[in-house]
Amino acid sequence: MGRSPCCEQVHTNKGAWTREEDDKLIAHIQAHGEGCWRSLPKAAGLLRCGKSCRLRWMNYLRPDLKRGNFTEEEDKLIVNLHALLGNKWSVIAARLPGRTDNEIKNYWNSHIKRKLVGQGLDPRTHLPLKAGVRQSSTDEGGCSGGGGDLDLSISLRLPHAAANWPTTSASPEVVPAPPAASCGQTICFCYHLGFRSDEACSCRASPSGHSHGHRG
DNA sequence: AAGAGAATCAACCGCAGACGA
DNA sequence: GTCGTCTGCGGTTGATTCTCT
Repeated sequence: MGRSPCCEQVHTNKGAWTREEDDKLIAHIQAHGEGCWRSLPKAAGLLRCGKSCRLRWMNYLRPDLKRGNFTEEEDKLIVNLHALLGNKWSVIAARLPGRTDNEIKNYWNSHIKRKLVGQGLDPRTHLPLKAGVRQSSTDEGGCSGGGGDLDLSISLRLPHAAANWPTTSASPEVVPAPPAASCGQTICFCYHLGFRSDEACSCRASPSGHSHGHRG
């Protein structure tokens, strides 16, 4: 109940996709658009569940996917976004054109996580491992979601934060913050990123609401 | 050259929220 | 307001590839 029955069907294929299946899926989506994933497999002549089709399209077949190695800028961006958002891979992916949540998630787990650990940082909190896991009370109200004094903790409290922020082609939507985009003296990173809901923002510095005004 | 272990990545699973009847 | 369905997300797994001994 409540769960999609599509994946429970016994006559659906599982495992790696074949070239033929890919071609069918691409052809169908090019002809009809993404539309309803549940009905897509049948319409496209695929013995797959809609979920599987969607995943394949989103993570592998989409024409706008970048693929290839992550750049240094993307790497920094992921670290910064993760410091702010945690494991919100889809939100992070939305800020990295051509990258998928799955790709970023894998990259995080295989590369960045290890790199942070190698630097003596907790990949979950982005705090130094040996410095204790408790973050200061001042940080809890901040926008970074636990930055401490780390360089990679968004660095939004400094006037020159925008200068530190990777504003490369890999993140075209990241724009310098307007003056109003601040929580007191602390610049809310969410505003930079264009988040519309409070969900993505851990900023609690402004009880009367987000002074930076989430758009939407 | 072969085997073992590590690393990488595609795909699956289950859950939660959104949406419509 | 409730229930059922669908979509999307995050965590996890397993197969494949790479690297080291």
